[in-house]
Amino acid sequence: MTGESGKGAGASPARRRGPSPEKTARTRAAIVEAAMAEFLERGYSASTMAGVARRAGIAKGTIYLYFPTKEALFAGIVRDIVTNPLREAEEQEIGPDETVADYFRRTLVPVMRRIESGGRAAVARLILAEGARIPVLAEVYRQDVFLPLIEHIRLHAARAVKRGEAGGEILARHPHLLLAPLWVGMVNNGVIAPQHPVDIGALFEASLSLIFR
Amino acid sequence: MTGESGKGAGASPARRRGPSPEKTARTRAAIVEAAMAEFLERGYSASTMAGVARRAGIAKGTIYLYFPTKEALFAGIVRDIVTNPLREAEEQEIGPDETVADYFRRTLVPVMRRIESGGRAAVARLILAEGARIPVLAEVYRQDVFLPLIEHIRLHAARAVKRGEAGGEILARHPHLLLAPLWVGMVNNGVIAPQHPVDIGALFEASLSLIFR
Amino acid sequence: MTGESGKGAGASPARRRGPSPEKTARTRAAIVEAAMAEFLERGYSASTMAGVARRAGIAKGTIYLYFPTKEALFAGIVRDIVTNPLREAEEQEIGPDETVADYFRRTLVPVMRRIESGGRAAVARLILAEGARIPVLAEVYRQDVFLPLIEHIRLHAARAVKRGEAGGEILARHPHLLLAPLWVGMVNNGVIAPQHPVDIGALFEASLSLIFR
Amino acid sequence: MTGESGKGAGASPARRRGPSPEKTARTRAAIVEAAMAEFLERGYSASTMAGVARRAGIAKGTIYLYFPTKEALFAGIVRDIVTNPLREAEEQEIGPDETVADYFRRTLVPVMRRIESGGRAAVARLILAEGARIPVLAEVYRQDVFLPLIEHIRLHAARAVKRGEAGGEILARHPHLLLAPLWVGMVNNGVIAPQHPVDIGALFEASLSLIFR
DNA sequence: GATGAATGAGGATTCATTCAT
DNA sequence: AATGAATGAATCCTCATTCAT
Repeated sequence: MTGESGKGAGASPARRRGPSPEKTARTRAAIVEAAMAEFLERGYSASTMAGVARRAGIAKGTIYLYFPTKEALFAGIVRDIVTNPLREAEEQEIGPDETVADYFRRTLVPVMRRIESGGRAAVARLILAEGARIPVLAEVYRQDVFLPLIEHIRLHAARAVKRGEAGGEILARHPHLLLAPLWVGMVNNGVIAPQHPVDIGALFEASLSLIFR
Repeated sequence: MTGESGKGAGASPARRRGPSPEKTARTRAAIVEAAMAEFLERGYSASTMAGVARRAGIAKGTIYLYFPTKEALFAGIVRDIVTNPLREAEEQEIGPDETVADYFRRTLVPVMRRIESGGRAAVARLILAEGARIPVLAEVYRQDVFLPLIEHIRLHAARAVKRGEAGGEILARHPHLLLAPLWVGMVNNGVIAPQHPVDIGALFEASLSLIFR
Repeated sequence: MTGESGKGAGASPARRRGPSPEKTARTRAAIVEAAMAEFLERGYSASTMAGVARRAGIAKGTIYLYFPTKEALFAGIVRDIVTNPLREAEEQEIGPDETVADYFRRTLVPVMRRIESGGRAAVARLILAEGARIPVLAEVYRQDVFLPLIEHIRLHAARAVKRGEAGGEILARHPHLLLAPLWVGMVNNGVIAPQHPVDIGALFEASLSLIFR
Repeated sequence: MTGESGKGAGASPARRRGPSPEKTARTRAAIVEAAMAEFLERGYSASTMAGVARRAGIAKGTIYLYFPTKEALFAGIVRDIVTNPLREAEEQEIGPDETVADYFRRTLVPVMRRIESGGRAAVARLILAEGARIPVLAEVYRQDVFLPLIEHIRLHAARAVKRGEAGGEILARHPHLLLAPLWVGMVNNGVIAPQHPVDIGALFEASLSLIFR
């Protein structure tokens, strides 16, 4: 609930003194967006309030009208960043005759391929970096992204077992295996060896083939 | 050997005046240990040289006799923690009748099981966190750990192919796959969900079984 | 304009929020004055930003709002002190019937006589002292003071030659000769023998008489 | 009396424990030489005891066996540096039929031409730089170099007056004038415009010609 | 005498935060 | 609500000086 854009959508005809609510909302949005970019690009410590303000095109002091401290700004922003990019994939239904392998291939591969654009690796880095010190960060990520995804995998693994599809057993026991290629890929491409990126999609498909024979 | 003073590894028999070599070795060790703790606990940016000195029970300036900058200290620590354990595994020879799968099982599983003790996961977190902004970090890790390991895997994958062992092909094409369980595990256990740790060793064995049928 | 923030010389009619322009101008002036005193009194290296701030009655950080580095502050101060007084002399026109000797006597002697008040000699000392190590210093002095003055002298020497006034030739060949009394004087009075000051003005006039017979 | 090389030249047959006096003298000389180079090259503040030690090929601590503080080292060294380079010239007798102008031309011009080699400009800079803060510096220079030279000039100017040689009067009144070209030259060539050096010898000769018609 | 590791005060610079306008 | 000048604590790093060996 960080990005709420106003106090009731209805046209409140009672004009208020001072800036309009829309203006305020716009300012807030500018801060959020600027902070997002700043934190993703530089990490928490290396980001400066001045930098955020500059990016947002406002004065330093203004930020403090919306967020009491740098840490509060960070925590607020993170919630916005860490919306589950996989939710869409999770919400897709499996077809009646579709194997679990095919289902994962159909719904997850495209997401994996897109995972690196939009600074997803940067987000991962952010969470890994500050997660231990700013617990809310890891917390949000775990609750909104990680656990649901693991649960999703476990669920369909159970289905595969029930249907007698090969690979169900192992995935049911080790649902993390399905995510493994994603992390090696993000780590490799984002930090360790950006010069020699691996194809996360291909890695994922290879892994999928292995699991489901 | 990046950025350390490194007083010559050879035993120079030239009599030293002043403090004994043991003393300096002890000082150096104290710095390394203190820095390790500090960086692991707080991350790079939030750590201070003063804090390291305090922990080590020495003066601020003393650190600079051993490491020219904070960055060099960081890189030095990372190397110390991360490099050695894997090298040991890589140096083991494969037996004449041993399958590649067995070889990996024999040499790598123990390492994987030990990977989390001694703050290995924490170091990984550090590298991911700061690697993008402190290039020397990712550099050290890439050169000393990552690439050698990938090469090691590729080499034995080729051997598996030559011997007609199943799984060789896919591993030769995607050597990163073998490391994938390690990373999900470290990420999961170290940051995202330390309350629900996965068994990295088991994950790795499962993955190995999948790859080599 | 090297290294100063320079908030736009044009009168931007855009209403300012926050502190008034007068206030900032006053702050800036306080910094300049304090820095001047500090540098003249202690030299560059021995001066501290904290000392300047204390003298100016402001916080350390405030200085950095106006000058990005200690070096820039130094260069800025030097320019302020040194540049203007000679420009005034150079801008004066020579009269149609005025000999070059008279022109120099009329325009330069007063400047020479005033050269020691306002810490001019101290500045010269600063430039000589630090010029070799802080190149921007010598640079500023050379570009803003020295070369223009030499050029000015050369120009009028040429005029003297054309008019057949005695001394033109030698001055055209050695324009530095005209400045020589100034430097002996500053050096003698400022450092070597302040107890036995020489009269720079008199020295200059004597030199002028010699050159122009 | 800074460079004295031992305790009595006679062969004291009583062998002493520890290093020989010659060794000590050599160490001291090495320090002096190194410090000289260091101070001339970098100035006082920018010079470091470590740098001096490195240059001298000894340990930092050793310097303190010979000079109690950095300042003492500086002051000691300066005396060695500031030996009058003109003493030789001053000691030459004027010939019975030689004009004062010729005498100066004969004895001073060669010195002037040599004045820039051997870091003379650097010495001047050193004295100007620190003279105000370390009074002994200017003091030594004044007593050993400056005043004797001025006196020397004044003396011969008086002689020129007595003999009715032109220029005597003005030089008697303004002896500094004779040194003026030297200072402009050193200042110009050493700091302000090393790229456009003036020929100090030529400048001096021109000045001499002017003074003595 | 000689060494060089150790010390710690001190200095330039940054930046989150405040507050008068 | 918005501004941005001002603050000063905090940080990295340097270097004269000491002293155990």
